[in-house]
Amino acid sequence: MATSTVENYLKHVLLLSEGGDDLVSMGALATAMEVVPGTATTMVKAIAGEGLVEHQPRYGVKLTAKGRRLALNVLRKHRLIETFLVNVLKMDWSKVHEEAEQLEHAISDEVLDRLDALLGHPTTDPHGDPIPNRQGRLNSQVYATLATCALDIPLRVVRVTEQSAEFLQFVEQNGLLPGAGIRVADRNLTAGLVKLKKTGGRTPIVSVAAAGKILVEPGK
Amino acid sequence: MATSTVENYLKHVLLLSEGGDDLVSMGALATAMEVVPGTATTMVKAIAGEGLVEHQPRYGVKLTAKGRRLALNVLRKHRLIETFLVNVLKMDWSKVHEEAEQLEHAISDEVLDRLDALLGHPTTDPHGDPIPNRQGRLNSQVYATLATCALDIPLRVVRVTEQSAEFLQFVEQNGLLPGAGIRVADRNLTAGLVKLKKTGGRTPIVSVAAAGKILVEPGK
DNA sequence: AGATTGTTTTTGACTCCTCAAAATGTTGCT
DNA sequence: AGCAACATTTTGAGGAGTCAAAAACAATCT
Ligand SMILES: [Mn+2]
Ligand SMILES: [Mn+2]
Ligand SMILES: [Mn+2]
Ligand SMILES: [Mn+2]
Repeated sequence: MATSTVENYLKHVLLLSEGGDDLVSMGALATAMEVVPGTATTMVKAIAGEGLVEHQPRYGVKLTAKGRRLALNVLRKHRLIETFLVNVLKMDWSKVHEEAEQLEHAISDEVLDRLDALLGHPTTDPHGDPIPNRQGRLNSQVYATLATCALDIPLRVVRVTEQSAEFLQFVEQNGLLPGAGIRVADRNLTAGLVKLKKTGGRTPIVSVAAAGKILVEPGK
Repeated sequence: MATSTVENYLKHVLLLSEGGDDLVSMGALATAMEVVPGTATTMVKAIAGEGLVEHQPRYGVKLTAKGRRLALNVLRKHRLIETFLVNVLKMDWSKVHEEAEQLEHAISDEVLDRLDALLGHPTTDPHGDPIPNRQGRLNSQVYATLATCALDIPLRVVRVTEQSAEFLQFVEQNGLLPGAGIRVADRNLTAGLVKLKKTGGRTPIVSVAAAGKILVEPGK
């Protein structure tokens, strides 16, 4: 059985290769894992020896089919646990990521299935992140962000792609939770600011950097 | 923060000193932890250095106040998680011990409190084991067992003191779950057998060894 | 008291994961 | 082509937890 360290490496390789399926660099992986680059190299060589990743020395790393299966199972656990903590235990959506980071390695597949049923087989977690299904199918739809979408058309927030508690609290304070209706009133790239208009009247202003982490779809 | 290995050592010292509060022997601790005796000695010296236990070389080990607080918190997590898995997720009572063995180290105090509230602040887990309260108070009442109680008086099963899945399934098959009404019809020490009589008619026969693990109180 | 038995401790070695710092390779720039 | 900047790998070391086997000790029996 893979240790929780190995599970974390695999999960981060998966997350870092979302979208483009090219190689993940050692530097990016080391940063994500919060270790020095040499440690990442050592571990990648070790898990490559177990057939979980393919290592192109000096260029990067990618998951094998076996590694991907494992990584998707960990990600499914993570996101279902987050959903449970918010929907059933009513925890703050800004704090569940840290919890799930631990629990994802402790929970069995049987408990996972029962949680999934209890929650009604959800397809996204509280942050709008898609939950891989039992078969390991991950719905990786590409969305526009508040930094790139067209101005003045009705939108709906579908996902927030950052897990830090501070950022999530900021998002909540400005009423930009997944599901919120919104439109972009103005965008000033030189000033780095995006002016929003909520259905209901509020007009929050966020930085372009923050706007790029809020994914939207055309909405009622 | 204590590692999960340390948490397990502390929990087992607590469990092995239930009742009498004298020293726990290295041999008993090593067996419980499923390590060789030398490993237990090494670990006990290490956690003694952190002020979690007091080590009487050559005689045994006992918890300090600090170690006891930690151990009780782990035990509380273990038993509340078991209760959650059975009462909410409807898992088999014979399988939840293994699950809780992992989850007890991954769950935060905040999730613990919310689980406790969701479950309605239970005082015992599915096996009848008492759940320490938030203040670390553990109700260690001493009960009679089916191997020692008086014959032919009405009894109620209150606790089963063994966690192996096989034994718990055996108990369930014979309708001896906590709460079951029962009386001892006959006890033959030489043959090592105990004949029971259930309210409802069934008359299961169990070994004296098994009977000693089923705790009862005088009951309707 | 002396010998035997069983328990505990010590010692040396190993796995897993990590870091610091030096060595090496790659890329882009002049 | 030569050099600088940056990323990656290698090397040596250490902490946590474990085992096997030898040494030390305690308890018990003659
Ligand atoms: Mn998360
Ligand atoms: Mn999430
Ligand atoms: Mn248990
Ligand atoms: Mn229990």
